[in-house]
Amino acid sequence: MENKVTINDIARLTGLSKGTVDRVLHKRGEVSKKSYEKVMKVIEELGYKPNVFASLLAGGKGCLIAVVLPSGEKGSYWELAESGIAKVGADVEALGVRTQLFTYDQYKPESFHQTCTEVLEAAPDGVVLAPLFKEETSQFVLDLEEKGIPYVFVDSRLESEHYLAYFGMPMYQSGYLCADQLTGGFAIGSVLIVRVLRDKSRQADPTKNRRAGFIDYMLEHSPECSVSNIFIDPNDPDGTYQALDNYFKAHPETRHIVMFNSRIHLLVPWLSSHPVKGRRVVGFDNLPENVAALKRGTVSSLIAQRPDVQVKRAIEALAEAIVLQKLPPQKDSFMHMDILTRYNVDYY
Amino acid sequence: MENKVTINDIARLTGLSKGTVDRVLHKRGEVSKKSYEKVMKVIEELGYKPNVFASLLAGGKGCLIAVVLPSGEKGSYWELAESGIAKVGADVEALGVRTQLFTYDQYKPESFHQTCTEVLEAAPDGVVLAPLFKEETSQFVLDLEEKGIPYVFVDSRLESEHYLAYFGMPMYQSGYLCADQLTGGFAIGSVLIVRVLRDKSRQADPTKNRRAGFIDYMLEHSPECSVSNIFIDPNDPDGTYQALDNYFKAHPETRHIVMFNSRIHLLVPWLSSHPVKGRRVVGFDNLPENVAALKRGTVSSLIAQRPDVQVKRAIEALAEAIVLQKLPPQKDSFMHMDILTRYNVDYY
DNA sequence: AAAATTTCCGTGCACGGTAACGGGAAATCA
DNA sequence: TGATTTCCCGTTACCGTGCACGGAAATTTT
Repeated sequence: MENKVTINDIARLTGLSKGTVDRVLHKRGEVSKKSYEKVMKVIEELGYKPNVFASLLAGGKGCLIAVVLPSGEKGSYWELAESGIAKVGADVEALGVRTQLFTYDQYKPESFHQTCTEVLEAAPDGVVLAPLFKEETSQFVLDLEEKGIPYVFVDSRLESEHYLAYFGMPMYQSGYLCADQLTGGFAIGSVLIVRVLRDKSRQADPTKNRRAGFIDYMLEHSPECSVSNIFIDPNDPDGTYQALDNYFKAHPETRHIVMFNSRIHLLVPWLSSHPVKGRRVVGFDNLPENVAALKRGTVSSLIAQRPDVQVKRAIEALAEAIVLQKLPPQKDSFMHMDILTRYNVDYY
Repeated sequence: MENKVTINDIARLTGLSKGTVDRVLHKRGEVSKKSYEKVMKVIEELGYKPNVFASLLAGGKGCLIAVVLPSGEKGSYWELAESGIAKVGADVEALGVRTQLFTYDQYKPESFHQTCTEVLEAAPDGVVLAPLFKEETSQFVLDLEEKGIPYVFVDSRLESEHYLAYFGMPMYQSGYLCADQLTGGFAIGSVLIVRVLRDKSRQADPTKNRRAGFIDYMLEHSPECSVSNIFIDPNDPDGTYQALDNYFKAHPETRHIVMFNSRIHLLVPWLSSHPVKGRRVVGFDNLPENVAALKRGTVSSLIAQRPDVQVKRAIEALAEAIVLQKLPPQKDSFMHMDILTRYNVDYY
């Protein structure tokens, strides 16, 4: 079609055989320096691009992409991310891409380490990685680079590495947007932030920047607003409800509530049994339970980043890079913040 | 890899040759009824799927997808849609898919008709179609069906046809959502709808349902709200500003403004020179000018459907259907309503 | 019954690339 | 100088399909 130049053309023009050309294309040696350069020159001039079909047909192997995620419990954020693997387009699957999931315990750095060695043993052609532990990830990434395995970050990323691309949400801005959704742009008097207790694992609080963005918005738009925090234990519903009761007994004037992680659904039973007119409740991520609460009106709006789509797009970008040698246009601009309300969530 | 069964296997099992098998696969006759059935039976049993690579390699032709859109002026909605063609993934392009754009004058049914005949002459393997004229589209679609050319609707669709898929926005619900964005969920006193004058062309008002959804929301949530309409001529800026001046002189209490098409940007100069605190302005579609106004704060929020993405996904769905024989999972559920504010538009 | 068609089917090459195999020439060694 | 090794490179057999070509068998025509 468009790309008429084949490996045979190059062979003819260089006076060599296609076997030799193939050897330089795959850098598998046994080629004299002179021949190597001659071939490279012609390839450059003609803009030769290998035919993917022929290559896949002959090679047959296809490629393997490892997806490394925290293990996702039922209904959790990471389960949603996991589901993205099943959603990769038929077109990239047709390109011979297989994909394998590796999970780790998000609270145990050593589990992550263990998983990383498993990944390296599987010798994938590319890795999609949701990193939680900075130090361990740095090491893993070095191993990957050494082996020349490209990798894509999902959800969060390390700053200064040579990753191929990053699919995630800008945390600070998402907090800012969240505040805008909560207030509707008008000044409010007070707001309650509900946070979860964190045991001191080695991972930093992933919602820290989001909270910062929220606070900054409030300072700019509602400087006199009082912002309170309470902490709950995700595994203790009764304690959670108790904490809410206590807070609102002491601060009956507060109405709006926000959570910066995906667990707003933990508050739903309490919210349902304590309805307040004009209360706005804003959370993050389109977990099934969150969406259900949104539809019922218990939650006002969700800021979603669709981890499933992120994983899907990460795999696709990686596949294009590996199979087609097409680099993604930008490294970091694949970031979404979608506003969900009960009126558009059905079409999401 | 996974699909080990080849055309040769079938040939061997049926005692025929691969030439014959190929003939039944492509229905090009010259096969006895007995052989035909024998082959079909084995194909069924083994679940034979042709190897896309080999097929593309041997056939070479690839496929042609025609994209039929209204011609888009600079900065218009349809120009945005057009840009989606350039955004189709490298993976589907690698599948040998070429794409050709056909445009028509959105105000002239005969122009559409003319374009349709051109499309038929080009003999594409699939058609992406943004239909505006109901009658002419019905006829065109019949022609396509007769030739067995699959087609996908974009932006709007005909109700009862055998289209492969539809990518668009649910109009009624978008109006409903729009009202929710405008009011923030609270009752308001009055709102101004700005509409464009329509010459009596054969196409119906495409925003009619959207307006209906808006009105219904207002009736339910702000029953006492007064809703006014004014009409402007898109080609007459001064007249537009004059109309706005007149209206607001007579109704100084009205603050919020909404438009149901993509032309909210027409009001921007007037809005900028007549700032009102607490005024909410809501429009549709992420045209560059609209987005710019959103960033400056002149427009409060936009409901966007990303026509470019719709076209892109339509092409991809069609390509998968043609090349890989994979039907899209659902016909109609590819509909988006994205809420854009100045705080998330940068990451859109 | 022989000739002329028609129907049906097998053979073989092409598509572009991969990789094993083997061999000629140069370099090293005996 | 002859034998052996090393370095390069050409040859060749695929990968799974598409399709043109030609021929055998079945059918019709004279």
